[in-house]
Amino acid sequence: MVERKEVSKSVLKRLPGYLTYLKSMPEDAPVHISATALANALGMGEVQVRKDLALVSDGGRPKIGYLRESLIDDIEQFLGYDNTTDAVLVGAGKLGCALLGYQGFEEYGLNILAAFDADAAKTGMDESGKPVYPLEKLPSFCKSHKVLMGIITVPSSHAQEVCDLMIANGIKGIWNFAPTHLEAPANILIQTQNMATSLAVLSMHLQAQMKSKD
Amino acid sequence: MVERKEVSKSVLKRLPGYLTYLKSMPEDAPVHISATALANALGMGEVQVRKDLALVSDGGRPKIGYLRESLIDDIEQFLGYDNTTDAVLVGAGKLGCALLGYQGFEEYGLNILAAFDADAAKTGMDESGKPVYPLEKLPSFCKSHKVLMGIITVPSSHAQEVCDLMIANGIKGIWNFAPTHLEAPANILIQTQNMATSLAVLSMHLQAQMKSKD
DNA sequence: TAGATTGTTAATCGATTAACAATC
DNA sequence: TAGATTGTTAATCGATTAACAATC
Repeated sequence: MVERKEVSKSVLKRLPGYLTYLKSMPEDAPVHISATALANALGMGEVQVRKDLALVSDGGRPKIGYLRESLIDDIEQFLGYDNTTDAVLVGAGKLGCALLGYQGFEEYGLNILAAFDADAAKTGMDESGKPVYPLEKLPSFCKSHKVLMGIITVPSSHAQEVCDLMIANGIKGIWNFAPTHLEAPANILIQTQNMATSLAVLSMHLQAQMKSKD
Repeated sequence: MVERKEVSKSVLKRLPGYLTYLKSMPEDAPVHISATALANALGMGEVQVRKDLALVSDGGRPKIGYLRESLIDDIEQFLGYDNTTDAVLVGAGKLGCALLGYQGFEEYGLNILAAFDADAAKTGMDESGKPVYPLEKLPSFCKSHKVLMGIITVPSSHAQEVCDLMIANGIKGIWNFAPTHLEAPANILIQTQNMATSLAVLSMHLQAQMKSKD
């Protein structure tokens, strides 16, 4: 681990990619890995990877590279995956339940404590074993569990009010799955998981492909 | 609409945001909207918005702005939302089914024709009314329907083989929900919907928040 | 030592922002 | 005309890439 520096968003977005690759390597792979090797494996520039790694770890040794295990630890620590973040989820629809039941989040240090829904019919135990409470319970729950992160999986038409409710109850970061822009004070981070964005990039590529085929 | 220019990925990623905001405006709002107004509403720089809009539309008029309806049309046409893209989905688990049943994709010109799963038990009709076929049927289906886009919602351990299978059957763009790096030829676009990336950004924010509170 | 790899310093590139002229 | 807004041209900024010195 290295002294924490100011790190750009673009670097931050590349780190999880390194991590998943490193973790996916077989047990019997060499214990060391170089920035060069990692770059080649992921189809990236080697200088960029080297610089990114230098930012989160000082375990790199000339001619040898990084000890894989330590590198994984350093990235995880840097990303805060080592200490879990508790979150609440609002909107126990299909997507909400899918997220609620997804085991993989643990790995990222995310722990969804409970879901909330305005529809009383959805209340009770989720199939994954997590509780679904009526929305009215959200304020007391957030406060007593000191929850800092909220996940929004309600329809766009209700996203803003849920967002406001979360903020009013102490939440500082919101992961928004509703395809809409949310208004919030500057100190609150809204991260909209924009499916539309990915789709836009894909659509453009396919259009270009088809055009080049003509 | 305007003559299509080469457009950067960053612009492309902002366009859907404008679109959703414009569409969310009430019926009785003024028929014209200026880049300035749009920028303010979304908390962005007005010059940036103006430049982005100029890229996709030439309907802007000094002192007046853009006709909202036309602007929506122009952005949609630019993003290819006006002609639908057919897609297949592989992996009819929770997330796969959530996507399969999501109505909102229509709006983006995405039409998921069918899902495929290696597990015979999942085969049949999805609750949303879309068919789930055994994975063996994928090749013939892709070819007969000339599908160009594939969606991967299988576990990471099987993502690469599904990816290879899709490419072998003519798919040119892949929307990957498995948290793993996929290897593909340069002319194939892999768009990984990286939840980990969003989480990383959120975690960092929360860490910083907590530290500033000490 | 020689060579592979590291980290660093400088150059390039691209995107954003600022300044301005054009238009209704 | 005056003022708001547009589109464009130039300046700034930040991130990426290239070149190089340091290290084992």
